[in-house]
Amino acid sequence: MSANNNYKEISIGEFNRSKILNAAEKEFALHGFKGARVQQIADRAELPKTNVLYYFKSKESLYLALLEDILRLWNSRFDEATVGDDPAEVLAHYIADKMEISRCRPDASKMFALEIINGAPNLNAFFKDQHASWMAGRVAVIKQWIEQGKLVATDPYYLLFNIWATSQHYADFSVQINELRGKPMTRNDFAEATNNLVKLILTGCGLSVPIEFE
Amino acid sequence: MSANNNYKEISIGEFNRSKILNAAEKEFALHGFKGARVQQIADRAELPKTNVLYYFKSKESLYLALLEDILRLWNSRFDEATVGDDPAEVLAHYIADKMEISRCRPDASKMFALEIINGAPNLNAFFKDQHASWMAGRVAVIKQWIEQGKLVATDPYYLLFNIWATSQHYADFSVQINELRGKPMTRNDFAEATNNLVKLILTGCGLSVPIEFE
DNA sequence: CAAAAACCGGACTAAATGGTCAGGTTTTAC
DNA sequence: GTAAAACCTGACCATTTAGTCCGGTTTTTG
Repeated sequence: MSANNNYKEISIGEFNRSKILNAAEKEFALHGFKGARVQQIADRAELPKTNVLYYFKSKESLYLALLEDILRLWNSRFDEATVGDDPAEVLAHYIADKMEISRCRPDASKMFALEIINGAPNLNAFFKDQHASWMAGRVAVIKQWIEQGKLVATDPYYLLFNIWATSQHYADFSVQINELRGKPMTRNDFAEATNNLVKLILTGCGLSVPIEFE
Repeated sequence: MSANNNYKEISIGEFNRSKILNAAEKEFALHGFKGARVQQIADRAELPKTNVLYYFKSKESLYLALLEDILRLWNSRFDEATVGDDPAEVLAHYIADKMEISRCRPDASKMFALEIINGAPNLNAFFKDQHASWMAGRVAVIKQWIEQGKLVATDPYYLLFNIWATSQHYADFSVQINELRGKPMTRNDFAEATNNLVKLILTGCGLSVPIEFE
């Protein structure tokens, strides 16, 4: 087997590393950093524990590798929005992006939630600064929208918090949601919940809902 | 000292039990069941570890005692609302009640969140049934409101999920919120956030906001 | 094909952890 | 005042845990 065959070449190392990352995401999402067990990560990855520690030198470095991956998920089109854009379009797509993460990467969302609930001990100063300046930029744009009368006066912080809260809830609290609904959320249910949420937030902000979310 | 003095009589046992429960709530809220350490609970309560295990026979029984307490917090006036009530009033107060819990009992909220994220392994069938039937009742009332035209057509499940998500977010994600706002939420900030949230949700449902939340 | 690099995994270790025990002191009840 | 009940805690134990070690096998590279 060499590089020029039909299937994407993937080394044993890459393959195992990815099995470990997947297993670890699940375990950390269930039990948090302190509660997760290396042995259980190994079991879930179907590898001996020593092998996990061969690829990642410690439980902590495995956790940090995952966390870094997850933070990249947060990027979205909203990052580059400016006052010239249509707030209804931008916010609707931002909400939809967030819902899509909850649907496709619920464990990533849960892991992040646990990290925050834990007091964010592994989010370093660099990330916090970056996050804070992202926030400042987004808040500024929202304020400009309000000044231009494109948006009803509302606190930009609370608006963003509410968007995060509702969209992430579908991942973090999926167990409760499924229990109460009596059935798991399908792709269609997610589409419905997304439209519902877009409508709630946009209407709540005095915006009209883009047709694609009706 | 006897029962007839000025200060409320409280036995050593009651006093220590409560110190332990407070300390444990904090630790479980930070690290979840598996991640929390009995020694750290003891340290936080300023008692030797053996003393903690004197009052609660195991880490698990301490956890369960707390969880039971916390589930009682969920009771609210909304539980008894009927189709005859005004949805705007009822929902606004329900949201305000939830926000009040996030302000006063953030660790209880976090502990519950961790339990759910963990897959709710300690919520027994009895509680789940009770919760499901509460939900069914509330969904029915909301549907009646919609039928009577008191409320715009919306999915009652998603509506409740959104209320929980947003209100609990202020407790569960307080670390992120404080980091981004640059300062902790004061009582006044909570009042503001509550009014903001009531406005968002009620407006989103086509209801007008009761004056007390303006 | 040969050497180097990458990979594998059983046996082990040191530390941490939940929990027990037993002998004490303090508080309560009569 | 005294006996019972409640409370306290240092010493200890069995188990679990993250992480190491090291002799092997497999894969890659030239």
